[in-house]
Amino acid sequence: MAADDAAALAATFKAMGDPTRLRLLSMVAAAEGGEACVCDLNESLALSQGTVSHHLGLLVNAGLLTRTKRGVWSYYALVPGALPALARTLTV
Amino acid sequence: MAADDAAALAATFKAMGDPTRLRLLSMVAAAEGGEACVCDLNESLALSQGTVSHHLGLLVNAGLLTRTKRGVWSYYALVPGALPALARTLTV
DNA sequence: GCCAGGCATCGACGAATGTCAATGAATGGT
DNA sequence: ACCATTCATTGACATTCGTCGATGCCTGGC
Repeated sequence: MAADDAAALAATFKAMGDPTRLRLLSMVAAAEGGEACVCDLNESLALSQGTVSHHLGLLVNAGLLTRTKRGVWSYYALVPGALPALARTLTV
Repeated sequence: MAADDAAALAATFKAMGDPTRLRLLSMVAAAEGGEACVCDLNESLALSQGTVSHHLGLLVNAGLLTRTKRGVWSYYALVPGALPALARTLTV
């Protein structure tokens, strides 16, 4: 594996290497309509609102979530195909 | 996803969230016989021997590699089924 | 126009991480 | 018996990370 590919792939895995972010991904995936707002996610996590927003920002930056702002609320959803593509890199 | 499951899964992903460790996994997987010794791995990585050994120890601790000592050499090999099991967690 | 609510951002702090040089432990050859 | 080789471990250091509190920015309603 080339150094560049390793760095890019490692960035994605690093984004998933945190329990809070894995739970956020799981909650977004399980949400009705495939999207959830921070107000819902924040209640279930015993973390400050700023911290949850920070983690969600990292997941968006890693290409795993999308952020859609409607009115006052921000809705997060899975990037279609991102997780399957990641799974494919593990089953060469 | 429960907090405990998230913590366990995150530990595995965190172990893969480093370019050096991804390259080590790749090199071990591509090695003939499915195993490689530190002396081989060390040459291709422009890192000190101690650092490579440290990363390999982390991968063993994460349940991704096994370590077999034969004579003076330590041979590392993939844990059978570990990566496919990880891939399965991504394609629920 | 003002105010309340939902989020993102900033500054700060302790904890964890990646790296190296140096040392230690074990093995094989001379 | 001695030495060279292979690898793990230790101590140290700079950097990054996760978290919080506080603040700032929009949006929608009064």
